[in-house]
Amino acid sequence: MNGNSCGGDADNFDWDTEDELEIDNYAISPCSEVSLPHGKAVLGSAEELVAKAIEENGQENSNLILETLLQYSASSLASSSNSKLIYHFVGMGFSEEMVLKAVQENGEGNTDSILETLLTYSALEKSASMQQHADSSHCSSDYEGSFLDDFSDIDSSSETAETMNPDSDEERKLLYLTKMGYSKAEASIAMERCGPDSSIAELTDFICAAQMAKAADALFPLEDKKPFCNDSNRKKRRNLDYDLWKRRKQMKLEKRFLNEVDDALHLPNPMIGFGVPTESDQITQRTLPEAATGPPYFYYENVALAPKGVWNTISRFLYDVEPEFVDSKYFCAAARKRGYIHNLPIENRFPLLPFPPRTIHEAFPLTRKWWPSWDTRTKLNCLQTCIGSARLTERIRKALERYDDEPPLSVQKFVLDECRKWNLVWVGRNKVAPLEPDEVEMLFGFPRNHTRGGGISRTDRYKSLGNSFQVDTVAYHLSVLKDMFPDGINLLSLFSGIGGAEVALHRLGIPLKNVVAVEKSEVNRNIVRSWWEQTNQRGNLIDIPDVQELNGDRLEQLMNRFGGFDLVVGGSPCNNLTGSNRHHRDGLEGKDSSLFFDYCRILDLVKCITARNQ
DNA sequence: AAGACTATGACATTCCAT
DNA sequence: ATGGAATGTCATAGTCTT
Repeated sequence: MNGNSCGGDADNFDWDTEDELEIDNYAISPCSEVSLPHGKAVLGSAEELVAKAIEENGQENSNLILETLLQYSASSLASSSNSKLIYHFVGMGFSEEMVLKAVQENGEGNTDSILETLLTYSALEKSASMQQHADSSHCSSDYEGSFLDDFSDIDSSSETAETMNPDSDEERKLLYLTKMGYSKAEASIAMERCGPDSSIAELTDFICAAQMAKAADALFPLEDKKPFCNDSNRKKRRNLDYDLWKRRKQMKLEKRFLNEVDDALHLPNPMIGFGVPTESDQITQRTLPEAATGPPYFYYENVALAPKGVWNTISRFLYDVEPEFVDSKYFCAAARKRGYIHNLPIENRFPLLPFPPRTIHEAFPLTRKWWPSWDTRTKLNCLQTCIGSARLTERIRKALERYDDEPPLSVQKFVLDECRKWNLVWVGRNKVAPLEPDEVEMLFGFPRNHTRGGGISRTDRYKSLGNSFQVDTVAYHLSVLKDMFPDGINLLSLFSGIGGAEVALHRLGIPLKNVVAVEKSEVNRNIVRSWWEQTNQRGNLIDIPDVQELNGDRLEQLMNRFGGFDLVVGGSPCNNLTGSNRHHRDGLEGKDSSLFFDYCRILDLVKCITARNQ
């Protein structure tokens, strides 16, 4: 990467095609047998690209949206030859005729301007057809009809655009929008929501986004949850995927409409969820929403301190179950603030024994000798995927060596800040050090050397551990299963990592009958496989590298073989949610964290198949 | 080529004095 | 209540070393 790539030089950015793939998953892949995209279905996919771009950039910035679309186009073209050019654009939903014309105008080389031309064409076409529509009948179309449904308080009575006197800026815009073919009601709403200073581009963006959300509704009206469980054909499953996509879209829009008033969720203090073994405050009763009740039981985990609104979204997708926020500092010597959404009973939980060490001194007795009195830490902070550098510990040593006795407060503060930031412990006079991987294993409740050997680098050990569950915490929540499943359970473990859930269940003494573990990293799969063999498990361990592989067919096949899953566990990637990520803290829509929606998809499927088989 | 190493903020929440 | 300071965060990208 060149050194001056900061600022607006986005052209050098290596655009990943993930986003496009993601759209495919929601819109196209369910009917992936189709060899050539035709007609309406494909038109939808072009709209979805636009919707996706709007989602990424916000409706306010039409330039950015266009840029994103160009990037999509560029990235998907990157590896294709010119002969695929036409196919590519036809695949995006433009008519062949239109594409040929655009290619002719711009030349084959310039895909950016081809796309731009195409977008112009279709915008013109769209506004022409909408004009027709507006002229004929106003409220009969699905688009407008349902669009208005949400704003029935808006006066949509008279069509006064022609007689209006465009004195004010506002009236001028209104007139302009109605001339473009939008209804007066749509235009008024958009202007109200986007504010008085909004540009025409922003206003049209807004209206388009609202229309698309409604279009999805019109295409796939909400069915009862049950019907698509009745038969398992592809069409139904496709609806499920669409449903999911649509729900996401609506969430986004709703959020905008409600002006982000959904901050009702705040983290509890102390962060003990429904209760921890060491504190007296306990909640033993809760009522789950009906849609949330099992089978199967499910257990979802992610970072507590996610960007605003993320936990509301997660909760809503998981049947409106209230998250349980727990800090693992109540279970071990390191903090770990996490949110858990599950439908498990919360009575009669019990902890793993023996209790793990709960202070730094208990966990690392040898450090006590060197621990200065002015370092008052008793718990470590959250263990992450990276460790403090040798240069830092050297700086600390040099800063301290200059003083025979206690260093001045300013030096103490510097040292303490760094120790807290990097979880350093005292291993000698003036000498601090990061934790060793096996020390992290111990703090997290894994067996010693769980991640060691077998071709795993030290860096990878830290990384895998840093992304894992704290076993004692999770085991406490899962402990209620022990009496329910004395003969063992069938577990579906998504994003299983180094097997935190499996280890927790094993340590609880719950036999593992069949475990399907989905984990992308080969290193992690090896760790779990190796643990499985070392602990002489009697059951079957099936590992799957990619969540995408777990479609309805595969699930059905697996579930028929085992008789269904009793528990679905998953902690989806947090790297786009955590504050430690300086680069891509994109929220739930981020490249990795959006895999949360795969958790939902798969859980929904398991629920449906389970219900049908009963 | 793989692994080790290092520098790199932003942001939400909590704390605390006013 | 409120505003500013303090605190803390399942990370990434570039570079160096082996």
